[in-house]
Amino acid sequence: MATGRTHRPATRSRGIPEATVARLPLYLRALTALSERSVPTVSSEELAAAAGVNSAKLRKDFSYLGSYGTRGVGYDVEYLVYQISRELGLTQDWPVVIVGIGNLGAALANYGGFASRGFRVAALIDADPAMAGKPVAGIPVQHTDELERIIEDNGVSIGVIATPAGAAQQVCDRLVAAGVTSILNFAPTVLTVPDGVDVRKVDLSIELQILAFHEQRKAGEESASAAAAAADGAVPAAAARRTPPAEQGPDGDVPAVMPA
Amino acid sequence: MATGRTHRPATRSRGIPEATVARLPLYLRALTALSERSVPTVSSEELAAAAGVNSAKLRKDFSYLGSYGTRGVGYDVEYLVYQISRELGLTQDWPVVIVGIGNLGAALANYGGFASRGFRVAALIDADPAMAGKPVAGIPVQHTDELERIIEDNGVSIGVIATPAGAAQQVCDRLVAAGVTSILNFAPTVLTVPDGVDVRKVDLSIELQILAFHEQRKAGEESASAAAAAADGAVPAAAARRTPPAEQGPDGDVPAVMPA
DNA sequence: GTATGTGAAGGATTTCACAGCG
DNA sequence: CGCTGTGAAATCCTTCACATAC
Repeated sequence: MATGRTHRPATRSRGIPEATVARLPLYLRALTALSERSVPTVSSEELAAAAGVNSAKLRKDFSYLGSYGTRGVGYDVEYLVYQISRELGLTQDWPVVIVGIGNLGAALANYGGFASRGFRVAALIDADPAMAGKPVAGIPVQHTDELERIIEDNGVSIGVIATPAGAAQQVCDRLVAAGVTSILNFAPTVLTVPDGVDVRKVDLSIELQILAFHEQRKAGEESASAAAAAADGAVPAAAARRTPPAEQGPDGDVPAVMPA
Repeated sequence: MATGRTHRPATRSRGIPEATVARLPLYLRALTALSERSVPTVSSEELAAAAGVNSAKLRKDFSYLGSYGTRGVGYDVEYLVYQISRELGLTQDWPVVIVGIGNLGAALANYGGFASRGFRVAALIDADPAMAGKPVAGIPVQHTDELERIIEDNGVSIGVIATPAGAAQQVCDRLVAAGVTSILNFAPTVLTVPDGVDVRKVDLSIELQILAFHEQRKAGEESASAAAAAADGAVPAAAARRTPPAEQGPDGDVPAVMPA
């Protein structure tokens, strides 16, 4: 069943590598902070430190966008903010719907990062009739029955799924059928979508499990290098040495955003 | 300041590549579902479909764990569940604390994925004195003052930060000083941590921005290939063709989990 | 002099394709 | 004969190191 299809390059988008795209938001955030402090220019070194990456990577990333820096000086903060925003498509306004207004959905609705730039919560949708009309984050919750109408009326192309796992695929199908082409999935399920629809997922338990793997490895090394310290129930001693920012979690993302 | 340090290989953990580690939880989830349906064995093809990856990748991933399959037959579901659980360190119990019990923190506390396997919410911590004692998800919230004591008493090595961005670094510092060596950060900030501490981050606005990038690109291609359709405010028409599972969001993670 | 921009080198990850075992 | 396990090829990503421009 089509596993060994010729398979398009999938990654790389009009020249900009996926790994770079995944870091642009980080740079943008650091730049926005600088902009608010009225800092006029930054060097790759400084900006890289603020974003938690190394400077060579940052320069390479920016080189895909064009030559926006000045040699011997650095980058103009405002100009870069604009260029990255434009590249990410944040100069336009993206209406998003959140489906599933439980604790998580409510948290997402209240999250300030939406309004920050480019995104607007167009509607909150929940299957529970008792929730209908109740305002969350100042927006009245609407019933799932309205889903298709809401999508179309608002021209929504990005949907956030925060439902229980069992409902996610069904919600996803309806979103896609109504015209949504990008989905952010918080439900712990693999979603099946048509060609041309992007899915990204955020999954607490996966992240925890990855941490547990490394945590276990640390414990193992401890008793290996330090010649079997206190046996099992040992409380890991806090390390002491400080170190500069350094890379972090799911940056170095190679998401394959599945243009399937 | 020390960006160009010699820098250890960073990735690859005792032979298992980071990219593989990031997928093990996906396989585990798919296998658990099969186990619950009492399916005795699966082929790499079937399991790959369920996990949303391709079968060659899955086989390669499993090859790092050892030879747990049977040629001509497939993999024993129960056995694989056990092996992956063990590899991920889920056969032991990891107490975690959640700091910042707002909407998001409450959502995380209520999330069933914790109890599922290996993780246990040892404590909920919040800076608001008014929250102290109030039960969330059946667990009483404790005040930040208690943080160090809680970490030590419970031997907590994994902390979840769900505070506002402004408080995250400070909370992080205290967690680390108290002995936490793995942090899952939901606050939109880059955390600075000492050597030996792992940080992973989950960031809604970054995910949305990545989706927006691809969404914008789709719109551009539309008017490029389909010879300039309706100009700007065009509501994207829903695609039609169905396709099999296919890769998804932040799987193909290359997280660099910063053993810094 | 200083910091960007970038070929080239070096790693890591994915995919191929098939040998080899049940 | 079917499906796993894996060298080898192909890709993608990161890092180096320096020419280049201000």
